[in-house]
Amino acid sequence: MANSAKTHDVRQRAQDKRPLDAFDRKILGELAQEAGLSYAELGNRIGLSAPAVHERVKRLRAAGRIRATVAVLDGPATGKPLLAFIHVDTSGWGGTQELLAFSELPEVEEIHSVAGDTCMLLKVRCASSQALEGLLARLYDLPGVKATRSYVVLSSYLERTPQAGVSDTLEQPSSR
Amino acid sequence: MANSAKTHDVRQRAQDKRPLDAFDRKILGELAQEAGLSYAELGNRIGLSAPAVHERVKRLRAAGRIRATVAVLDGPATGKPLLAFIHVDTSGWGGTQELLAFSELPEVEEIHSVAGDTCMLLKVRCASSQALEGLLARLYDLPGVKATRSYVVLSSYLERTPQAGVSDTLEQPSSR
DNA sequence: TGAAAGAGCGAATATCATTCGGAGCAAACG
DNA sequence: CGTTTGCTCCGAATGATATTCGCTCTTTCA
Repeated sequence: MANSAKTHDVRQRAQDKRPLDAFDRKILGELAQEAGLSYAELGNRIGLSAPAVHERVKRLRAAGRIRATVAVLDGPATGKPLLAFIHVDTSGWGGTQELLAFSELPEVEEIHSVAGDTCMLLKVRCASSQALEGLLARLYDLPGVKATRSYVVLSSYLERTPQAGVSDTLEQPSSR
Repeated sequence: MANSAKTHDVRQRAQDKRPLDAFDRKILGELAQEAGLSYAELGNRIGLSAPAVHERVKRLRAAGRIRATVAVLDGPATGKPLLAFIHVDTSGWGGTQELLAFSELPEVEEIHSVAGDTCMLLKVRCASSQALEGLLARLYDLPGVKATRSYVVLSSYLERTPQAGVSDTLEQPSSR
């Protein structure tokens, strides 16, 4: 009963759908900060009724704009006080795919391939410097891994998930 | 009526409290993956009753082990398809504190000070390469910013919040 | 050995999510 | 220019779930 539109069923995919109106942005902004708000509360923060908000949230979910709602754990308080970024240089293209196996480790939070003077970039959080050393050792076990550079985080001033807002002033040519 | 323990009120701070038993780890593991589970469901996944789980979650929250529960937004689907890491080199110590003002920008997701061949490390997500350029321009406006190196993410293979688990095998000396 | 604190459970209650029917509104259509 | 269609909102009703309460069991410490 949901997909009642039989006008061709063009399958409007997440990206090319409606471009997010002001209400949606406000909803995303609030939920990115604090999911677990009641729909009623969320409703009168942005000026809508509870069912309306519920409908929109359900849509945002289905469209993939909200990927998940998760509990954000504290690294130190859960036994992993050491945060680090690791740049991995590989010779040729080998080793790139083998790196994905590291997704299994709970210490590894991010794996990106990047453009720049390095190939892959990892974000890891581990229990101790010994654990970090062990992780690096495993990295060098991979074929094709030529070098790594580690950036150990001394202090995190800001750490959050993607935000809803967009600064339009950044698109301006230049203010100087 | 909550803080009824008047035995010195030693203020057991988040870190030095009880060291997380197996139930707590399982709870954190599930919630880091999917908050918004019902306590009943969460309960029989880990083998506890709903009120017991509720009690524990409340405690984990209060202890700061769960920092927040948030909706994870999709970058591209919310208008910011370009992810990048920026290394910032500053001359002297200046510019380090001024960088914190960038927390205001919704494009900036992380700001760390790191040990290594650079000073500060930013994770940013923006709408376009023009927006990234504008952001870099603002960085160079800061006094003391000497150089930046940007690593534009081509593909993200893994991106998640801190996980509950700890690999004990990493602490071993070396398997080779 | 006994008292006290802590943590679990089942049942009861309060809160909230979710559904339903109807109304307002805009764009497409005759 | 009027009508139709589709969309999204709202208020009320329903069902599910969070939260509380009283009790029991186990452990700890005197």
